[in-house]
Amino acid sequence: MKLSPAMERFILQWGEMGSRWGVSRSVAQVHALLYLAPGPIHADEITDTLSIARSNVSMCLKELQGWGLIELVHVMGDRRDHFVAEQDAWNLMNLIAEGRKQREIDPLVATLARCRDEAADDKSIDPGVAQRIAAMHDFIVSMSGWYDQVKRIPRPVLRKLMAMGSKVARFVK
Amino acid sequence: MKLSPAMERFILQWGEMGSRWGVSRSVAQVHALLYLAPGPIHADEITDTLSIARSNVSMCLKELQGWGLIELVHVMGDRRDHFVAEQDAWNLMNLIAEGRKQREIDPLVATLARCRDEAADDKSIDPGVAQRIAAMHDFIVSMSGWYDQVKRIPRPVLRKLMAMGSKVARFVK
DNA sequence: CGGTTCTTTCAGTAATTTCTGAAAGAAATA
DNA sequence: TATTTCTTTCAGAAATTACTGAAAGAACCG
Repeated sequence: MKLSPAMERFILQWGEMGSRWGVSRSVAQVHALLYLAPGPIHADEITDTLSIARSNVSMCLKELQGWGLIELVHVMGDRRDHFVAEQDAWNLMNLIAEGRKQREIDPLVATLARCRDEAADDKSIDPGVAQRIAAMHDFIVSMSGWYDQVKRIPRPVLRKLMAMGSKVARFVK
Repeated sequence: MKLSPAMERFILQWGEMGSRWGVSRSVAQVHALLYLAPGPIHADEITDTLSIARSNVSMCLKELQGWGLIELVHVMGDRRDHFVAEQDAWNLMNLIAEGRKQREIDPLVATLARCRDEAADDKSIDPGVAQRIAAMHDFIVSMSGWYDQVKRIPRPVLRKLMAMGSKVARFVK
């Protein structure tokens, strides 16, 4: 695919962003390309467009499928696998948030709970230390629970709540 | 400092978490140690406790100061610099969010705006592509603006709002 | 079935990031 | 001012992560 300057800049920036957040640059670039692409594209086209190895494209596609960010589709009369990306930014964010929560936050919470329990049992530990471990655990559990609640709010309602910004504070006294 | 098993586990896990989110493992470990520490500690103590090079500790401390996560303090009768970490998890999250917004989100938005304008001027670009670039830009601007609003809500109010979870949706009709 | 097309795996290489140790710098002390 | 103590810098080493190319695997086709 021929990339216009705007598309190229978008893809490079998306790759850069990914690598700052712990996602490999090429995974993020493949994702950006699929997000922008006007229709389903196949692996060889990604290889040519981004100048990365075919095998690497295969790995990136697999990872993106694992996150639910892209979907494998078939194009009539073409035997090759094609891919399309989730086009809605809000869904995109949810998928990423959900994935990171499951892969990173949930195990973190489990370990923190274990630390907290170990600290509680350990007579030699400073009480303040035990208290801080518990505080961090509780904070993350509370953020995590809040997210679980919020993600169930219907999209239009959420949009309105967001548009209210800090005005939601009015409803608390 | 002698680390109890709970502290050690906490620090290792924190380091692991950091490295998954684009923060170097030792920066995150130093932060965890300072978060747990019952009082101000100096660089040599960090070196000994975490078994990393003195010079590396110096770099990590500098970075953490840059994020506002730790503070340099002095201990009476000791010429060495000592450090303490922000102890409140909520403040911690704000500092991280603020830092990442400034360093990563704001430049991202600037680039996306540029892509959007380039795409708008480019006659040869697919209209759908231009539209998706704009949509992503707008989404991130809107999330970012929401964050700017929310961070101004007083802590106790925010706590109540969070405790309400999805019940905040009631206020929208 | 043999041939063709497309996809995946994986060992090795390349690139990047992180960390170290030596040396210089800075600040206090005598 | 010389000496000691503490901190920082930075070039290179080490470790980690990402990527490639060759080969195997899978699916289809005639």
